[in-house]
Amino acid sequence: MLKNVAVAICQDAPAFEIGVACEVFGFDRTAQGLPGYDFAVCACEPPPIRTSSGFSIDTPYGIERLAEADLIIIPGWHDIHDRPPEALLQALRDAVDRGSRVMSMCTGAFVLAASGLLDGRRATTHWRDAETLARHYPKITVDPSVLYIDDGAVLTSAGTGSGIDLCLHVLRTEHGAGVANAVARRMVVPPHRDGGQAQYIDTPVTEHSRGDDLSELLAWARAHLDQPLTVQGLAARANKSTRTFARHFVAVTGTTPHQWLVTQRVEMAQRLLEETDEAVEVVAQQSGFGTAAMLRHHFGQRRGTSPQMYRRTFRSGSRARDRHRVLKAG
DNA sequence: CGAAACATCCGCCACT
DNA sequence: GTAGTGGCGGATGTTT
Repeated sequence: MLKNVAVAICQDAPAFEIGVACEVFGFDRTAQGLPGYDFAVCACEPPPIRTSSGFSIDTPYGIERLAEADLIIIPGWHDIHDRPPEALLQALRDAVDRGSRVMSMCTGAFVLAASGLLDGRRATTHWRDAETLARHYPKITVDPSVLYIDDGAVLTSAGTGSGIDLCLHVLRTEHGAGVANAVARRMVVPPHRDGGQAQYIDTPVTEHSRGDDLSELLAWARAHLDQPLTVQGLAARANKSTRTFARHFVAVTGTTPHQWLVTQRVEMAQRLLEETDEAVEVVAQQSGFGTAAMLRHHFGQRRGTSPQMYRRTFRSGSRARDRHRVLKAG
């Protein structure tokens, strides 16, 4: 259970990435029934810590505070050729040894890499630095094409913005989509981008912006997920050939039509598992997978558990949270 | 589980 | 010449 979150910073720390961590984990939303964390920004060099934007951060927490954390966040690293302090690397290894998790945003992956924690794992970083990471650390399987990678104890994310996605992903795995979406709503960011989504989106336009025909089509498709939908059918609806439709689709959303559909269906199934007591078979029907076997396959692939197991752990987690809420209220 | 049938995706390229 | 379109074929992934 995630309770204690620490952000490890050194000189020339990136302001925005620190801000993302503060906003997601350091902002008290317990009044809204959302989980709260013991949160600290920890100076791993003598404070004040200068940010890359010129202002300084003074924090009462030092590197020793990392020993308490269930999750340590590395918000970036000022110079990818500069080796981080050994004490920080050791603190990260200790964290993973005691069953805690560590995550990086952007170039923070180089800190995790230097600690050896990424050896033999899959990882990502900003596309600009991916090649350098792969060259310096050949034991890491670097995937520069995704927003973030969850490798269990070690999580990495790409550029600045994907750090938000990874933080929300952590909330999602920890407390379910309901909590992650509620936090996303409060931050006014899109609810969820799947880790596998491309870093590069040619048209910097989100799904919901403008009244272009695609956003309308996506809304329609989302409303009809329980029915069998084909890429051809969607293309026909948009009055385009499959080829042109698919091309536009990728340019706007960053995913292919079919992948997008599966993502939507998994998210719908997840909601149904959280919010209803319908049998897995029924959930599969309603989310458009047709059969339970199909749902298990895609759910497992994208969430790393079975639907049944997900519901069980989510339920027990939210019951614990409800109890917590009652105690706080009383 | 694996094999066979089927759909999707993507580079290539001719065409408007 | 530039920009967008869409058919084709085979690699890849999905469904049965």
